Amino acid sequence: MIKSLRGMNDILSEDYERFTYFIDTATDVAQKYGFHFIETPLLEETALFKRSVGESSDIVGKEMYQFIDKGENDVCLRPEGTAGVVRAFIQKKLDKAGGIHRFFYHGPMFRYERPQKGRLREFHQFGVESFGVESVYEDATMIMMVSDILKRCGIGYRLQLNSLGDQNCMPEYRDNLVSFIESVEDEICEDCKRRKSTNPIRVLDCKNEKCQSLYANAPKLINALCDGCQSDFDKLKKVLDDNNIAYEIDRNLVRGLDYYSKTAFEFVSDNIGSQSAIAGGGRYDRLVEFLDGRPTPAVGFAMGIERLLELIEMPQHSREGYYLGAMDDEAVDLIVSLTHQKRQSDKAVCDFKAKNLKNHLKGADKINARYCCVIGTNEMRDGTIWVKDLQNKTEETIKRVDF
RNA sequence: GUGGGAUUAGCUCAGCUGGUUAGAGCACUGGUUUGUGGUGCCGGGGGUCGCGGGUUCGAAUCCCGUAUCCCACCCCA
Repeated sequence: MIKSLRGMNDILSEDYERFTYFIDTATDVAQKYGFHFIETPLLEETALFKRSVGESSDIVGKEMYQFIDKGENDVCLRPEGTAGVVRAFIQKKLDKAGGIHRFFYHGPMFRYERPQKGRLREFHQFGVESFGVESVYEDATMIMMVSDILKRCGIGYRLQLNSLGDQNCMPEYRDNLVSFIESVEDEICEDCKRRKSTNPIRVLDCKNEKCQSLYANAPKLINALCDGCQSDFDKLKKVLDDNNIAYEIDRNLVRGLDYYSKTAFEFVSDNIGSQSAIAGGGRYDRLVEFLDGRPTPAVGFAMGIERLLELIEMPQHSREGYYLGAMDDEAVDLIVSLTHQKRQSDKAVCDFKAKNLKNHLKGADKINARYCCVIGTNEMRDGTIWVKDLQNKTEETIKRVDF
């Protein structure tokens, strides 16, 4: 038997219902916020991700499905959504057009990782990107949108918030931190030694106790933010407070993608295991410029759909549509025709085998139909059809021409 | 990528220290004194015990390899 590739799933039945319910709900919320749908290719030039997500990140460094295509192009399956949207934004010259452009998207992403619950090699994200708005109100709006989507789906969460600083304060802080790490390098764990060069801020949330005690005296980002970053961060907190969105400050929250600056946030769930991040995002004011566009402030987020699936509270669906069945073989043709006719306006399913009434009622109940409609010898003779409303438990025999 | 656990019917699992035709519940399907369901009763189909080797008279059971899933790390959505 040929099986799907490792870490790649089929989505069907109940999962598919949940999946589409989430997309529909999130789409509705995004549209209420004034965002427009954008679809970008699954396959992009590898350089796009190297330049945006960053070569030092794990995503680009070791998780990309990368290959040379028949035209000798170095391409890869997209590992995340932002880079493609930014590329499209620039390619369509919207950076030069100016103004505000707000997009949402959803689709598959690919990362060559070791699979685990909530971590697939092909997974799906719903994401949003906003271009041209510098105001921190837009950052707050992103968070409100995630909050609204999760609320509509009945999903509880914790929101973690941080500011990563901008090009005025982050490089200096980073340098200070690296020199601090070098001063204690002999005593820290192997992971931290590696992090020093890949993502130095990560050392601060190392789980090793010895490392933690050494880092007690490390420079703190909270003290290093420049005035602009600090006041934006304070403003963001106030807006969230005003709108009753609870958050916790996590000074160690670092996004693994290189393009983020200033606001960084992550929504986590305590109910889905160790892969607990259900949404993450932040501001990336420099990315458009990095990809050869005119400097444009931007902010966005992405949600991991598979991780949300089991958390979604689905609305109860009530009985719907018609079930038709015959009690005599002679009535089957009639049932098929009536079903075809009924389908022009309603959901209708029929059974091709003649059965007794009890079995038809069972069949109608099994597919959660609202009406069970049966033709037996009496109805055949009289030109009628027996119809029972399975919800109200009422029944009547009506003329077939009125059915 | 590192370490650990699991893998038996469509699903959830039982099967003790190797011993005759591998079980249960649910699901599916047929019937139910021949017109009333979701909640009765009786029956039926369905498993080369993940795959490949090995040990043994004999392996679902022990050993090795391999694949996949799960857990932790890592990372992230």
